[in-house]
Formats: sequence, C-alpha cells, structure tokens
Amino acid sequence: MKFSKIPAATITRLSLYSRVLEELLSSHINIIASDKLAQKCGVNPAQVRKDLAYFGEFGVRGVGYFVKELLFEIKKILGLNRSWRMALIGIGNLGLALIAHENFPKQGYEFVAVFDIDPKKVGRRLPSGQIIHGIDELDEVIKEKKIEIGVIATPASQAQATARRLIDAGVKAILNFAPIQIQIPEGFIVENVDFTVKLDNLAYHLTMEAV
Amino acid sequence: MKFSKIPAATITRLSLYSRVLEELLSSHINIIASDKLAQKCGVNPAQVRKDLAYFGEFGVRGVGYFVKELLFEIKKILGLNRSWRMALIGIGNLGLALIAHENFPKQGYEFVAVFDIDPKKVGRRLPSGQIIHGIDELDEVIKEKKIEIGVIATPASQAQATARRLIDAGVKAILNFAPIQIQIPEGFIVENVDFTVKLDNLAYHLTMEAV
DNA sequence: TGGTGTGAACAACTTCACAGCG
DNA sequence: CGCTGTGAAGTTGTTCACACCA
Repeated sequence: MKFSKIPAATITRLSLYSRVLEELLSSHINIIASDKLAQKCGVNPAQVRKDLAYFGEFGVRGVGYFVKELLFEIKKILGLNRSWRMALIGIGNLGLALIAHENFPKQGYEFVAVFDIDPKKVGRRLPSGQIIHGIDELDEVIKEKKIEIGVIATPASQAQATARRLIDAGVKAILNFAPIQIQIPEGFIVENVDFTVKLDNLAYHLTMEAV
Repeated sequence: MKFSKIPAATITRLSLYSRVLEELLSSHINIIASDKLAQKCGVNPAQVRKDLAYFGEFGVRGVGYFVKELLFEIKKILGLNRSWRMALIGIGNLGLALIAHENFPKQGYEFVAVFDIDPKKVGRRLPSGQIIHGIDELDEVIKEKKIEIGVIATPASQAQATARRLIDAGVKAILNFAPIQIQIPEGFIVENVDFTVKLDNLAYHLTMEAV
C-alpha cells in the first residue's frame, strides 16, 4: 500500500471500475471476475487485478469479486464516500451545462458557489439556486463556504489569473476546461478537460489512416 | 518517420505545442527554443525535441525553431490544415455548449449536422443555423453531408447505440462525452471526454494528501 | 476447479548527455 | 558558442504465467 508508486492511470481506471460496478449493482449482479470487469472497461484482466492489489485483497480466489463490497472499497479509495464542495468560475454556455450536469451531484460533487466577471450576470440567481458572485468576492466566498475544488470554465485568457486567485484563496485542486496549460505551484493539482486536444487526436488518426 | 511507433502522448503534446505557437505567433515572436516551449507546456525540453524529431528536422541548431514554420508543420501533421465535418448527437445543455464553443470553428471543426431523439426538438432551427434532425435520419444525413467525426453528447444509456449507428453510417472517429466506455470495432477511434473521471482523480489526490 | 494475487519478463515512454552543426 | 537531434540509460507502466487458495 505504497501510495507514492501507484500509477496515475490506475486511479483513472478505478474510476471506470466504480462506474461499471454501479451499473452491475443496479442490475443485481453480485459477483464479477476480473475478466468480465476488464472487458467492460476495455483493459487487460491482469491490469484489473494489479490495480486492485495496490490497495488490498478484495477478491476471493476461484470466485471473483463481490460487486457491492468492491464498489464500497473503490469509492473509499477515491474519496467518493463523502461529498465535495466545488466552485464554478465562468457562467457561459459550458458553465451552465456543467451546473445542469446530473452526474456531478449523483457522485457527491456539488457546486456550492458560482462566479462570473460579467457585471450583468452578477447577482442573478440560477435555476439551480445559486446566486452568481462577482470575481472580487472569490476569496471571501471560497473561504466562507470551505470550497475544496475549483472548476474553471472561463475563456483561456482569464484561466491563469483565475487559477491564481483560487489557489490564493486556499483551493488545492482545479478542474480546468479552458484550452490552456495552467501553471500552478508545487502541491496543487490541475486536471484539464480539453476538447480540442481530443479532436486533434482524432484528426491526426484520420489523417494517418488516409495516407 | 515510422508512424506506428509514435507515442499517443506525443500527439497530445503536439496539440499543446500548436496552441502555444499560435499564441506566440500573434505576439509576433518569431523564434523559440525547446526550453521555452517546453516550459510553457509543462514538459521536458528533450521531450519537445524528441516529439518533433519523429516527424522531421524542423529546428536550427544554435538557434531554435521558427514559430511560423513549426506551427505550419505541426498543423500539417495533425491534419489541421483543412476543415473537419462533424455531427453532434444529443442537443441538451452540453450539446448546446459545444455548438456555441468558439474554439471549434477556429480550428476548422464544424458541426454540419445535429441530431436529437426528442420529437419536440426535431425540426427546430438552432441560433447557429442547423436544423435538428431526428435520430432516424442519422444514416442518411451522415452520408449525404460526408461527415467524418461524430460527437456523442447523449445520456450514457444511449451512447453505445448511437456509436453503433454512427459507425454503420460510415463515421470513423467519435468524440464521446457520455460517461461510459464505448465498445467499437477494430479500425475505428473513440476519444472520451470524461468529467467525472477527472474529478475522481482530484478527489483521490485530495483524499491522499489529507492522510 | 477456477480465478485471484504477484514476481518476473516485457514493453513503452521519458530523460540524460553529448555529438554535431549552424 | 548554443541549441538541436539522438543513441543510450533510466523510469514507469503493462502483460505474462503460475503459485496459491477458497
């Protein structure tokens, strides 16, 4: 259980496993073997077993894994056995889509505060209940509402400055939707959700194929 | 220039490089060294040089890379020296945000057809001009409009079936926003944009840190 | 018997370090 | 002299193959 040497990819896969297990659970399937789980996630069966083995011995030899139990363990590992308080910065089309995204609250991710720079938007109340704060209130609100994760949905031009403010306000983790590589100090985490990079990958492969 | 052994991560980084180079170009910076470019992308300088070396010798020893020239080459490699015809399936909040996303057309990615399953939406015209087609028209429209990339923004429950229809209609590449691992046959490509997986990564690291 | 858990083999990717060239 | 291009070394992640155990 040496955390430091766990591959980042393992964590990503745990997330996939948990999703599949949720589905199995609601289909009333109680036991699953690494082969089946692997297939559903598009990975190698040995990979599944190794990923899980980093954190303990959750399976039963000759049988497989108990779905409910394994799901519980994975959620505990990922920190999904609790809720997470998030702030959203940038209430454009994407921001609104994120607020409306039903998977977030289902997994315990809650937007407890939202911000925008546009004075015309500040003060308005969203259908989901939150009042839009101005960026100048960011520090105060983040601290007051004990926000742990910042979600940046601003234009690229404002993303870096926004990240700075979030970090200064005490946020440790950022989910960045802006198409820019954000620079952050040691000890903080950024995950990027980058549509165009993904599209560029597709374009590349389509281009290669045609050659 | 053996395409088969180019790391997937290299392609992703090329996409980042192109973005940074665009920015440099509009700042009228003509030459950049691998150190600087690497720093802006958060990678190792040797990595930058190696990535580029897969595709040719674009630099000048003792000098660096000419921004304009390098950008041109990278865009050619990625297939960004042309436009790409895309279809969007699922006109919910996320779908609308994608349509409004200004970076897509800027990079040559165009939504030339949009689809939804909801009869109340079918036939309506979007502000961006497209008329919403029903899913039953998918095969016909995809072929007629020569669509190359399918973008899935449906609920998870419909994503697999949608992928199937796209592939049957001749689409080779899919950008999937639904939180599910889509199964596709050999020779097709899927890229997943997965918000919750990214959030789970953040939650994991925050949880670890606290231990 | 059948599927997990795991060391050992393998494969992939990254970084180093320096030769080579403008 | 300075920065690229690149073999070689190092690191990280994946797959194999089988001992082990319910």
